[in-house]
Amino acid sequence: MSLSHALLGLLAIEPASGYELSKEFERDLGRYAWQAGHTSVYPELIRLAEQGLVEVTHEGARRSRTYAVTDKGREELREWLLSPWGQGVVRNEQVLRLFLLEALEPNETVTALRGVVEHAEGRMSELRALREKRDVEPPEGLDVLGQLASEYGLRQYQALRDWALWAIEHVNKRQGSTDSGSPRQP
Amino acid sequence: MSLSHALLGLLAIEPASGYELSKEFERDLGRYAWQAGHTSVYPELIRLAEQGLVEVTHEGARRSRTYAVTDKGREELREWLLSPWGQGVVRNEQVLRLFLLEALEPNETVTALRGVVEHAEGRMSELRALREKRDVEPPEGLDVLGQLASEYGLRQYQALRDWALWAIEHVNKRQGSTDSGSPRQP
DNA sequence: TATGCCATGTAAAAAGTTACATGATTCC
DNA sequence: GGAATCATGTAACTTTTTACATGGCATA
Repeated sequence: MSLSHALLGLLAIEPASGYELSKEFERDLGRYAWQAGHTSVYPELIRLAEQGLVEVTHEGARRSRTYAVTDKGREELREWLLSPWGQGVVRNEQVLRLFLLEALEPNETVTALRGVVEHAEGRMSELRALREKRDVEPPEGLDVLGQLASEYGLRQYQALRDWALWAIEHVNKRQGSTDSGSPRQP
Repeated sequence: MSLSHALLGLLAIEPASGYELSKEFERDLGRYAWQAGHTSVYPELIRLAEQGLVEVTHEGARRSRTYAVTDKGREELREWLLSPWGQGVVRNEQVLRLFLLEALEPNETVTALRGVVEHAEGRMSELRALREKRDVEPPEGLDVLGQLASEYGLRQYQALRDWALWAIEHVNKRQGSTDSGSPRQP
């Protein structure tokens, strides 16, 4: 199960509470890599602790418990990270939508693809803004993902936008000019 | 649930049997967008048929049943495809690994990133070869995904490769030269 | 006639989601 | 004192995976 590895990885980067880990799964990590709700995280932390892969290192205010990986956990994580690239779990609802867009009428496909372009560009400027802000106030807490993740996201959305633009051309070409909009705005 | 939409979408592109649909979930679709085993597909087709979203249009050899979307199913699909871009399910084991690479020692991180570059380049040439082959013998069967998907995949892997190269530089820079390999091979 | 792929399923177990629940601390 | 957020959990339900099972057709 990848949730356990995600937890081991996050805790290896920095010890954290279940609450903090859950937040991380809603931010960058959840957006690009792996989602998990707090109702999965807490029981899983308990299981990992039972297996000796993590341990509680600190109990703080509001009953909070800070976990850290043990040596055994770090070894397990290392093996997983260095294991050869197999097929792994892939599940992405938005990419699924992209792939099925062809089931629509061609002009609706193009409309949807234009939506993709806009969405991607919106996310790109968000990420750029975030990166600039990061240069001013350096990261804190469980934000170690920030630099690699935001760069990855930026390039990801760039590729998505370019692909969508290409796909619009492709669909139009295949179709003659059944297109609803104006062809190429200079 | 996205599995139902995936099935509606595939069947809207072209009627198919559960077997053919399952194969598609193991190819392009499973690699980039959504995985599903045949043990999920068959029961789901039955549920969709009960709801009147798909129907059996043909029974062929070896007890095979060809399904097609109904008008109701097509409408359901259309609504889903044209609905606004929300957060959707995201789960990608390999991307998760990328994000957690920092938990390794810096030189191991770089080693792993070099593996990513190689993997991405390998997949890219596979996809290019496939695309050239496609130009000779045109697609057949449930391969309508082929053109958009292979282009998407290509750009995806290109972005991944470029990101990994950038990340190697980034990690090295942050680290001084604790790197194990030779820096920049011309 | 045996091997391999086509083609479909069931049942149990594991994983993940949704709904519900509750106490602690801070900030207004 | 009340609202918001921190922080953790349980239980029921849904979805997915794993293991098992079986018959049909082609071809060597």
